[in-house]
Amino acid sequence: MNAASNAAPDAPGNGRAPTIRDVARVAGVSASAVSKVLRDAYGVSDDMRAKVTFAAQMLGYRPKTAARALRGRSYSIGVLTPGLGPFPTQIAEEINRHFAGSSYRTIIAIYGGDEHDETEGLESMLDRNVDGVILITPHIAVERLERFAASLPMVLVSRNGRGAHFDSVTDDGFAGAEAMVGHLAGLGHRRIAYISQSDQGLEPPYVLSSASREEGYAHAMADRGLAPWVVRASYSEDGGYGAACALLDADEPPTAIFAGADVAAFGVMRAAYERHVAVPAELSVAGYDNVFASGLHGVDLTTVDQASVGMGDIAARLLAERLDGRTEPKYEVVAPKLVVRGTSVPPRVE
Amino acid sequence: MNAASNAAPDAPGNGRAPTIRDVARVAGVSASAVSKVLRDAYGVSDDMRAKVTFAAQMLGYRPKTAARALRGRSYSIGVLTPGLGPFPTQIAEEINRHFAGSSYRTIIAIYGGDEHDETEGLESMLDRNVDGVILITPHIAVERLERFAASLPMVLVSRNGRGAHFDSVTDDGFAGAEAMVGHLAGLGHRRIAYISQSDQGLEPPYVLSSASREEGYAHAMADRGLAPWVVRASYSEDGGYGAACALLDADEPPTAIFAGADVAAFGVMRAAYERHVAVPAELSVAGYDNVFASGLHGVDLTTVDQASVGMGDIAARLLAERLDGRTEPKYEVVAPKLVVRGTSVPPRVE
DNA sequence: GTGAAAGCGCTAACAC
DNA sequence: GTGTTAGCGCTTTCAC
Repeated sequence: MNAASNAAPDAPGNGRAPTIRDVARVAGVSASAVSKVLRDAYGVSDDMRAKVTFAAQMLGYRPKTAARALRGRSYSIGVLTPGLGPFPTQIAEEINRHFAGSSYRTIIAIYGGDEHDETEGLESMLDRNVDGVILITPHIAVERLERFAASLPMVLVSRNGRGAHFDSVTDDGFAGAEAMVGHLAGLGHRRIAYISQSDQGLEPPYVLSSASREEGYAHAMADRGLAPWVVRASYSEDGGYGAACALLDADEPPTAIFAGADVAAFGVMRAAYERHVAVPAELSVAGYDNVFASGLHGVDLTTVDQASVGMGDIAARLLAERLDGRTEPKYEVVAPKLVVRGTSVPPRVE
Repeated sequence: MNAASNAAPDAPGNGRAPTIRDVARVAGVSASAVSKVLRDAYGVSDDMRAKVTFAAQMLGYRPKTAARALRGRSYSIGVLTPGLGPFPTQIAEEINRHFAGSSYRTIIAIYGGDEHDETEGLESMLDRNVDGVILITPHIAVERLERFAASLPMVLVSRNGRGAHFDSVTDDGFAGAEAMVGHLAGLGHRRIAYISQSDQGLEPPYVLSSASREEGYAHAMADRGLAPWVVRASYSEDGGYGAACALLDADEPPTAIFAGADVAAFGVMRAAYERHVAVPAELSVAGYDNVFASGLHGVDLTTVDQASVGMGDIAARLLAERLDGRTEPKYEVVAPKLVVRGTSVPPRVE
């Protein structure tokens, strides 16, 4: 038989799950002693530890999180994400991996898109007594975040601006977009359009990293004496498709389209294909995020990589530090890097 | 100002969060009365309901899940997934959407790959008192699943075999693979290789849907008098790449490669590209799952669609029924459908 | 170093 | 219909 060896026996024995009192009875000690051993609290003899550990093992005892949470910690950390797209998914997996070996468990909840929904998500994590929370691309106003963070360890991912009570980790969207414009302009493009997400209504400097990309684009264009050309769309395949259609129908269409997210760039490519505009010969396309699909042969999208630098690892480390008692805020900015692939080439001479 | 309107006021007032007793005091009633109103329990007057609702609203009261869980339900349902790949992600999002309007909250935990790790994940959900659990492609032995399911509403996704205490929803992997072989053979292919995942060690009929794909392939090949040609690899881009390399190095390489997962098919395409084997002219490629990237222009992979039929919705509905008291097991099998795209064409005449 | 007692916030009997 | 009481399983003073 190939049954996996596992410490706790399968059978709960009688009916209900064993409690700390059952362990205490078997070990011949008090319940509070068991509690102390289980939490590595100070002041237990080696003998006591051995007896309790043995009894717990024998009974297949597992502490109830709900009961612990009522007095102490829940040993759960919450990850809030607006969805399970490629970027948040990578972050979440890194966080999960980081805490996997610890006594904390990671629970992921999907909430977002707007402040109201995300606030509900955050409160629902609080209801569940999480010991800390990591928010991916949060749209919540900074004052409200500060209020929550005052009593709950919190780390933000992909949002700019230094917090008083929370930590942040974000990529330098401004620099990433600048680098892409530099690349495209260096190839000789002058009509470089940018597809941006609709305004999030967040007050500077606490904008999402994706918003600072637009600033980087505008700045880089102005630097080179080029006219910025921004069109707004949601960051989805359809959003990119619609924006590209509008762009390509212009009298003088752009020679390069830079989408603020890879997934929107995919829509751009579909629009170009349908209109018989050859990519990259007639139109260069670039994205941002370097999602898995972008690297696929056949897609081969020029983009900016922010995820692979391990923002999830950093976020997890920051939260772990807070769980250990740190209270001064930290703000970490990681450098994105340009990934030049096949969809960007010099424009055709006109 | 554009602050979102939200029911509960922001400020907790004084220090700690309001409890049911605070609400009771403000409303001028007893704590148990408040509890009843909050849970829509039987036997409360309209007047009482109004007073309590008002007081709760005013105080921004939110029930503590930990405390509720200690006595009754936790209003949390757990989703266990081996990772956040395209398929489980879609399932999880559907489940999340399904419960979003209810009083239940969905929490996702990543565990898996082997029985030991997944069992730990399942127990950790139990520790957290979830009211029900949905397991995506679980590798846990059926006896153990039954034992857990005896006291916890449980739904399995993508695993074959009817349970006594749990529900299942799975696609008909056998039929899906058969259909693909039919398509490929219909085009004229005779040397059709199949890339399968390593054996999971699960006892029939309780195998993962992906395992029944291999049976479907073998059956369909035999039906047509063709020799099955199976190579094992992990379902990843690298796994598919390695398997394809071995296949393409054969004296008489296959004219079509059918990978049991799209992501492996991507690796096949990379291997073909590196060896200057033209797809589809010299090699047809097919996958299974119809993930987002497969539909991208530039990838255009022929595949089998199982996810879009809403297995997540079905799983959520099944769990909701159990939460409402159903105990007879249900087993739902959804029909996969062939998606013919650009990577499959007739073989070159030899 | 160890145990007894109180209580976290809520729900579930049971009286009234 | 409403309030009182007890207690879920654990942690935490505080005696000893």
